[in-house]
Order: sequence, then C-alpha cells, then structure tokens
Amino acid sequence: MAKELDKTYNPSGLEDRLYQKWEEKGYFHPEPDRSKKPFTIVMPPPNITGQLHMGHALDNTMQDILIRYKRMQGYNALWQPGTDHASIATEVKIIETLKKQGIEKEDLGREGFLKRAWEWKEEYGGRIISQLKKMGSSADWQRERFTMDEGCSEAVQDVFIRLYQKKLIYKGSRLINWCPVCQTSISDAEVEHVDMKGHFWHIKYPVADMEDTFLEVATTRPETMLGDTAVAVNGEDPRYQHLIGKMVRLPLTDRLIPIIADEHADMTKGTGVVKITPAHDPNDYEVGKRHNLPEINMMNDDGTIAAIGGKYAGMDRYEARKEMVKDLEALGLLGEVEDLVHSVGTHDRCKTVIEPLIKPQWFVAMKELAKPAAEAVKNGSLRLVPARMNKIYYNWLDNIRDWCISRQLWWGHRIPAYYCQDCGEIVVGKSAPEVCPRCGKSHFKQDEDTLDTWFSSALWPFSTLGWPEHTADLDYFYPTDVLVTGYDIIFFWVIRMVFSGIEHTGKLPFHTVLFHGLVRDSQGRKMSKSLGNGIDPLEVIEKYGADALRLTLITGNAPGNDMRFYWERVEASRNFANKIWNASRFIMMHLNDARLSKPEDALLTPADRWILSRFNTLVKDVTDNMDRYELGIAADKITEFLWEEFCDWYIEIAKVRLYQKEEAPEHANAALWTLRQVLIGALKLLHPYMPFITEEIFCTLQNEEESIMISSWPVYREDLQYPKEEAMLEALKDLTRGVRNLRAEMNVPNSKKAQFYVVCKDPEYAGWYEELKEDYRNFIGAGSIRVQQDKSGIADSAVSVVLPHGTVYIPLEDLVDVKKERERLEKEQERLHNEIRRAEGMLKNERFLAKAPESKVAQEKEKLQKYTGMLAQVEERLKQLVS
RNA sequence: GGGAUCUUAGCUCAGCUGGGAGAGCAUCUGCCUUACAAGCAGAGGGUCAUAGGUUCGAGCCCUAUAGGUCCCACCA
Repeated sequence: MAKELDKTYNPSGLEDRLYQKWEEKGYFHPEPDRSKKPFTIVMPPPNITGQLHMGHALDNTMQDILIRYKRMQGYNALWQPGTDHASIATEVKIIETLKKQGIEKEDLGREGFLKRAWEWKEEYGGRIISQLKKMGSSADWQRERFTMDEGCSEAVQDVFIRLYQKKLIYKGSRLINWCPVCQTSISDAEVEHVDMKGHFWHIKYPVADMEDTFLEVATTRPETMLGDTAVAVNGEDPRYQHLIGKMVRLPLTDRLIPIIADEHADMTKGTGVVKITPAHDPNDYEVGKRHNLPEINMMNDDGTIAAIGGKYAGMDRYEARKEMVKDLEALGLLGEVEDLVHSVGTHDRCKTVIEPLIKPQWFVAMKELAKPAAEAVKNGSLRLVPARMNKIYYNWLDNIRDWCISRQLWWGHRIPAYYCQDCGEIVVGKSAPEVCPRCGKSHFKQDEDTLDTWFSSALWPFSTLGWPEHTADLDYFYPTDVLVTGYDIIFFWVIRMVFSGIEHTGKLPFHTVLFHGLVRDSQGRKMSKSLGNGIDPLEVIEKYGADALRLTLITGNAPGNDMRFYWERVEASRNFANKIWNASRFIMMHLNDARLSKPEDALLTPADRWILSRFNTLVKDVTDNMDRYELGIAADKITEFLWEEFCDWYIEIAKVRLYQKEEAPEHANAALWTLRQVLIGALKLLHPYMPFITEEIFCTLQNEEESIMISSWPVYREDLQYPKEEAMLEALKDLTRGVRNLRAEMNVPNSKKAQFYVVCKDPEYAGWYEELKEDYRNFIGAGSIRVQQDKSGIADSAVSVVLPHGTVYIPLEDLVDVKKERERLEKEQERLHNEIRRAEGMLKNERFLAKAPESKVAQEKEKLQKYTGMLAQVEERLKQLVS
C-alpha cells in the first residue's frame, strides 16, 4: 500500500534521514567487480582548514550528478573522497591561532608544532566532510583519504625518490620567489601579479675616471642597487659604445661595477641603460650568468636590508627605499621621478610583495614531463570541457619552468633527503642510510624543508587508490574517468596530475576534465571573507534544502563560466520542488483507493501515448546531454517536461478520467497507470540533480525497489515513440490555447460552456479533431464541438481564432450576454473617441508642437495610433453584435 | 605585450554540430478551479554590441571596431 506524503514539502525534515539511510545501506561503497564496468571520479580534496563554500557546493554537485547518473546506468561508481593538508594555508592558520595565545611557532619547536597541527586536523578535518554530506554527496566515505596519511605519504616519498633517480628532481641554488612574511619559497604558480602604483626613479651613476660623466639608469626598486654588480647597455647603442668596458662608481657604496654590453638593455627604452642586480631580479640573474657577474644578496629573509647595506642594514625594504632616495637626492644623483603603474608579483596567500632571492631549493625539471601532458590533449586522449581550456593548458606547458617544490615550512611532507654531516653528501631515500656511501661515516641529518602541498595533490588520483602498491582498487578503478574542478586550479593541480599520472602509472589519470567557474555574488564580485559577501551554502540548505541549492547551481550555467548567486533563483528551484511534491501527492491521492494494473493497449488514449512518447524523447535527450556533460541543459529539459508538459497539460487532461472512475474505472486506471509510469521515470532522470526529494517520492510511491539511487536509468525505446499522437495533442493544445486566449481577451470565465465550431480543411487534422472532440470537450471547456470543412451554419457574429491547422469559431452569445457586452463596448467606444479627439487636438496645437519635447510629441502620436486601432476593433465587434 | 571570453527581453543568463529567438525573475491582466497562490490561465517586451563578409539561410562561421571581465608575461 502506498504511504502518504506530508501535506507540505519540507526539505529539512527528510534530507538528513534519507542520507543516513543511504550511508547505512552502503550505496556509496563499491567494491571491485569484474562483471561491472567501473566509473570513477576522484574528489578534489578540500583543505582541512576549509569551511564549505559555494565553490565546493558547485563542484560537489556536479560530481554527484555524474556519479549518481552512472551508478543508475549500472556502472560500479566510485567517488573517491578525502582532504588535503594544505601545508601553507594550514600552517599560517595555526600560527595565527598560536599568536592569539601568545605562542610563537619557534617556541614549540618542530615536534610540538606538528603535534598541534595534527590536533587541528583531527578537530577541523571532519568538519568539511560533514558539510559535504549535507549537499547529498554520494562519495564513498569508507575510502576517505588524507594527503598526509600513511599511504599518501608513502606515494609522495616514492615519487620523490624515483624522480630524483631519474634526475628529474634536483637541488640547486637559483633565483626563486620568496615571501618575506611567510618566510618560505613559493612556486611561480603561487605568484599573483597585481597592478600597483609606483615610481620610476632615474639615478645617475658616475662613470669612474671621467669627470661629469654619468650613466642614468631608471628603476622601480632603487633599494636593490645595493646589490648591483654591473650596468648594461646594448652593444649596438651608439650612445654608449665608448663606455663599454669602463666602470661606474655605484652611488651610496664605494663599489666599482663594470659597464657591460648585453642584449637585455633595450635602446628604445628610457635611457637605454639598465642596472644589473643578479641576486634580486630574474632578468638580471640571466644577465649575470651570461657575464659571470657576482651575485650580491642585499636582503634578509624577512625583507630587511642585509649587513652588506651599510647604514641601511636592518631597515625594512620600503623604509630603506625612502632613505636611499633621499640620500641620492642630497648627492644630486637623483634624476626625474616618474609615476607609473606596474605589475608586481605578490604571494597569492598573504598578498605580500614577493622578493626574488637566490636560495638553495629543490626543483622538478619540467621540460620532459610537460611534453606527453601536452600531447595527451593534442591527440584527444585527454578532453577538456569546455575546449577553450586547451589553449590555456598548452600555453602554460609551452612556457613551463622548473617547479620549485621545497618549502621552508613544517606542516607537510618532509623532503626525503639526508645530508652527511661529515662530507656533505646528499642521500635521497625513505630513511637515512646506515653509512655514508662517500665517507663511510654515519652522521646524517634530514632536510629541514617540506614539499609544496601540490606535490602530493598531483598524485591524488592514484595515491588514494593504493599506489605504489598494486592494489585491487588501483587495478580496477584507475585510471579514473572524469575530473571536475574549477578553472582556477588548472595550473596548480590539473596539469600536475596529468604529467604525474603519465610519468608514474603510465596512464592518464582521467580522460575528461570538466571545468566550472566561480560562484560570484549578485553583483558579480568574488565571494570573499574580507568583503563579507559570501553566502554560506549551509544557510541556503537550511532555508530551502540541498535539492534546491543543487538545482540552482546547475541550471542556466555553461561549463567553465562564472555564475552569480541569487536567492531568488534558489526560491524558484524550491518552488519547482514543491511543484513535483504536490503533483506526486495528487497522483498518490488517487492511487490510494485504486487498484492499479497495466492497462490494455487499446485503453491508452492519445494523451497517454503523447506523454509516454514525450517522456521517451526526454530520456534520449537528457541521456545525450549528460554524456556530453551538458548538465545545465539536461536539467532545463527535465524541469520543463515535469512542470509544463506533465503537470500543466497531462495531469489536467488526465483529471477528466480520474474524476469519472466510478463510471469508467478502466479508463481511470489507464490514466493513473500512465501518470505513475511517467512520474517515476521523470523522477529517475531528476534524481542526480535532486536526490532527496526524488527518493522520498519514489519510496512513498512504491515499495518494490528500495531506493531510487540504485534503480535503473530509463532507456530510450524506439517502440514507445508515438509521432501521430504527439501531433494530435499538439493540435489539441493549439485549440485549447486559442480558446483560452479568446476567453482571456473577452473576460469570459472558463466555466462558461460554449458551442465550438472547428473549421479545418486538412482531412488529417479534421479527423484528429473529430477523434478527440468528445473525450477532451470538458478539458477544453466546450459545451460541444463540431468539426466541419467550411463556415456554413456559423453565425457572422461568432468570434474566431486562427489555429495552425484550422480556425475555431464560437458564437458570441455563447460567451457573453449580448446586451451587456454591447453596453460595455459602447462605453469603450465613447472613451476611445474622447481620447482620440484629445490627442488630435494636441497634435494640431501649434504651441504644443513648438514647445513640447520631441518625446512628448512622439508619445501623443503613438497614443493616437494605438487608440485608433483599438477603436477599429471595438467597432468591428459592435458590428458583429448588432448583426 | 600575448591570449581567452563576454556583449541576446527591464535584471541574471541558456542557446550543443549554422534553419523555431528562449528560460527564470520582474511588469501588466484575470483567477483562492477540491495537488500546488511556493499556484493556474493569458499579455507585453529583443535590428541577438557596431560595421563589413561567407552562405539559399548567421545569435551561432570569418574580418575589423567599441566596451567589459579574466588569465598569462622578465617590461629595467
């Protein structure tokens, strides 16, 4: 027996209950099974510091839709979840927390700090997971992983050692991006260029041994001159030919530095002379290498001036800048000072201006690794959706530079390299060797640094499945299928996963990447803490339900595009949920006291076949769209079908038979059977989008299958297409709409029954109208319907509407009280006459024409035209009435 | 400097491989019709940024222009 649904749709009451049921039943947990095809998605691991935000909500909704869809299609669907230790983000947060307690990181020492970090992980790592569950995410939580758990750490070490052995990881002293606040190196990808206002200072460098001869250089960072080891001019530059090889005296210091010729100096820019600071600028670093210049580091790790800076030593970099400019001015060596806006590299986490410094760091050599990654997209074995991401992808790979992976942080995977304290030998391995292979002593110290957090994320698609072990999971579920993520981490993560997968497993980690954009606020701004414009998905769920939020995030958005968040849209989604809730209630109401059986084919009406056929088409369309990752389009089609075709048309049509179940139970049964059939099918299509409400209705509606989430996805069937009935019902809808229009225009209530004359010359359509007229008379609101070939026997006074296949006539007196209508029309005629007279008067008034603004005049003309048209109509109708 | 992308109804956006201009919200009109007023039935509203071109046919393809957004880039 069917159960009952609550009278009102209340998402909060049912979502938690259903989720718990799914989890308990183990629906999210697949085991390798050779008789079924696997389908795998690996979840982008949220940071353990994280709180669920709209980005997660969108990301996880898309993945859950795909996973649920494939699961229903019979795939053994694994959604592999987990969390990320997020080394720098987490470390910064913990340091902040410690500071509030008056504790410095160093006070705790490495061990003590890590203990705190793990406590933090225990406390907050689970929070984001429980929030993801609120979204309805059907991930296999039994397989939950963490980037720093034992297995993932093992994978990290393994990869590091392999790459080191292949000489693809090396340690070197090179110019890297340094964050003076976080006091760590960062990769190029973490540098964010920001336009900032600055100055262009022109400084005169006196040429040694030549009185009153200066070379004028221009710089945006005068403080770095403390590290200058040359000035460069272009070798072709006639202005400076004679000076090449001479020396200049570096102001503010006593150093003599050479004037060199290098192509880096651009003759067309400024004075054509450029200062060379190899230790603090990437270009200058290259120049320095070419000319064997010394590299003078003039800055400390915290951004203050180093001891070499003499009187400026210990000053903050910006303070020193001011002082030095002042001093240069006093010396008369300061030239012009221009204002300019230039782009400055900042640390994406803390927004501090980064400082290029030369430091010994670990790097991944990218050139060889990048090649097959680019090739994979080029040859189509890796597909990016939308395809425009291809160019961005190639561009990054083509210009790739070595990846700085060491970080001067504590929270993360410690670099598996050991230094012999006696001879300096470096040994890379999972633990320190017994004895040094070079000097035979055994006095080792592990590298203090940890790895870039993305180093472990890059391995996520296979490390989570057990790699480097040859596990059954890895064997069965890897390679994964689709990766869903935001376009903002294509460089950080996607590309690194691709080359890592190829390098370490010999396989692409996935065949498709589905990108989504950012969820912005209603004004198009990024949601951020500092702006306080973020909307908490949990609050949305609280108010409208996870189903409504999910649908909102998916509809009307194309892959890779940003979207704006509007509460109104969530409300609309909730309204849709309510709509199907009530439609289901209605059907169940009738199911309750009816014994349902599959009707004889002959008992199915054209309307039944029409909706079955429409549903069949929907199945095909939606499946196609899903397969092409057009999730928004599929959602649109499902909601439109349910709301418009099913609720607004089919249910209304079916009512006629439902209300006559006493007289004709077999017809009521046919209607009810079709209603139930189509509803269940459509709920299945909707389930990936709105898992909760569809499950609740499905379970209430029937008991033979225990959950919609493991029911089978509807399949398109050629034999369920009824093109003729589809055309018939379209004709019926045309007729109905035409009549409704007429009634609305004339203010006639639907209850007023009338005689309809359908004049239709097309014999096929005439036949259909003939066939439909009795059964659908009540639905259309006709007293009776006559179908005929011509207008014979129809009063001239009848009003008419032209249909695509014929014309419908209704005698006026059937619709309105002729006397009253005549009075009404005469009044209207009077009013229009007055309006026209007034407008005409205005337009003849010369003063008005001369003084009134043009728009006013146009307005009057428009009015005149409009009223004239209306008057003609009214008079036409009056003429009909009188005759 | 290079590249991507957008410009479609008052607002926010769909529109997949060229052939019907669409949705939600908003507006106006009429309805509490016993599933749903979180609803129903209607209506108005767009030279699809501009200018050319390809095509039988262009919102969709090509070129240029204007404006917006974003990414990349060593602009001293």
